[in-house]
Amino acid sequence: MAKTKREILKENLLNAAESRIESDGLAALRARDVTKDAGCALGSLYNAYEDLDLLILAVNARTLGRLHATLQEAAAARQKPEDKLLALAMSYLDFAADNLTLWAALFDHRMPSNVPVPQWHLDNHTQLIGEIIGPLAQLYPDLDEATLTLRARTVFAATQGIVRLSLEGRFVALDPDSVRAELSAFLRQYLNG
Amino acid sequence: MAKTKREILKENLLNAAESRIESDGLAALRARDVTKDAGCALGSLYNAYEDLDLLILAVNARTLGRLHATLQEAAAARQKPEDKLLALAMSYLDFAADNLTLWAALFDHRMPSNVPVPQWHLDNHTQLIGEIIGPLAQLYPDLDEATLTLRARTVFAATQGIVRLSLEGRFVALDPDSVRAELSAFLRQYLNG
DNA sequence: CAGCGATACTGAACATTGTTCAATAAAAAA
DNA sequence: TTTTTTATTGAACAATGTTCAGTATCGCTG
Repeated sequence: MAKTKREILKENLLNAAESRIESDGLAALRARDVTKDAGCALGSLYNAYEDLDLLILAVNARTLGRLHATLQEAAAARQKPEDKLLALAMSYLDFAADNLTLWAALFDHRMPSNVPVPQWHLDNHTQLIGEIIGPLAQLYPDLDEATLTLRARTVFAATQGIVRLSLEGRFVALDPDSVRAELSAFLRQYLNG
Repeated sequence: MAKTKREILKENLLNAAESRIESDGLAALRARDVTKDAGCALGSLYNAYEDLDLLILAVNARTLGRLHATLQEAAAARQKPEDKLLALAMSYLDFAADNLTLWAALFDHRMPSNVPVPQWHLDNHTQLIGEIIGPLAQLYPDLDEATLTLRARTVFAATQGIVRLSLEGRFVALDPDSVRAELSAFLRQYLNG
């Protein structure tokens, strides 16, 4: 299973971009920096990937993959659906805190207008929401699948909002323990209602 | 109370920028477009405002002001704290839907790294959270002020997450009625817990 | 292995930005 | 009116994503 040179180039660029985003954030990513790090010419980026946006999406796909695996582990380690949901939220928070810039890139990145997000990237997100549907279905056996999907997205969105406002640190800085406590208490109260 | 020429110029630029963001979104805002619309030279923008970011912050401040007034009205029209909180969330959703691009600009805009957000802009956000603290304090009289502030931010963040994921329409498009129903049901269940 | 067509790579050049600043115009002061 | 101060202008600059004609490399065929 030898890799073609093109595949090696794509991987080098992907690693370089990931590394740059990790250390300096998405906003500081430059085509010239990435190609220099990857040891190729500026123009080669456009040989390997359609453009810089698609390279960023590739980084995001990798991040989403790691996140998904982390969440699956967390949920699998619990039995009761409430515990699964809480574990999902907590490990989501931990992942975001431990991978701050890469996680932020997932949501900060915008496609140029009128360019749609590729389907495979949408599917990545659907898989993530899927992790919530399982425990939610156990908790609310009467809900049909469409409602469950909607509900899972809502719960995810609320969690995401809490994690994001905290870690973004744009308006206020917040110590990690408080965030954990708030998120945990918030979800418990919701699941209790 | 005659306005100085400088004040008139600032207002023209502010109106032009607001209008551009409203119709095309923050990402499409260009210094050259704004100055052309405002009827001044490119360089004059940097006479009136420190740079483009500060002009955007001025637009955001205006949007936050309108949002704040809308929320105050909504809360004032209810008696019971639960009703106030629900009304706040619903009118927040409505405002976001009715002012999509201007509302999105509030959260999409980023200061260049290492440049702090001005204090007056932080205060604007604090005022917004303040609207939630009142009803929340009625609902949970035992909580001290620090906890209430934290709690208010958490509730705001959750609401914001739900509204944002829905209206962003990045991963899935969602009809407005479903969003309203989801947000309302979500908060009711939380307040019930 | 030689030759040749296809493919990949290169980096200089281009277009689009935000920002600056020397020159000019306008206003204020003398 | 003359002089000084202030405001405005838009050409020039630097940074950046993207393109593409030229060059090198690769892969196949005889």
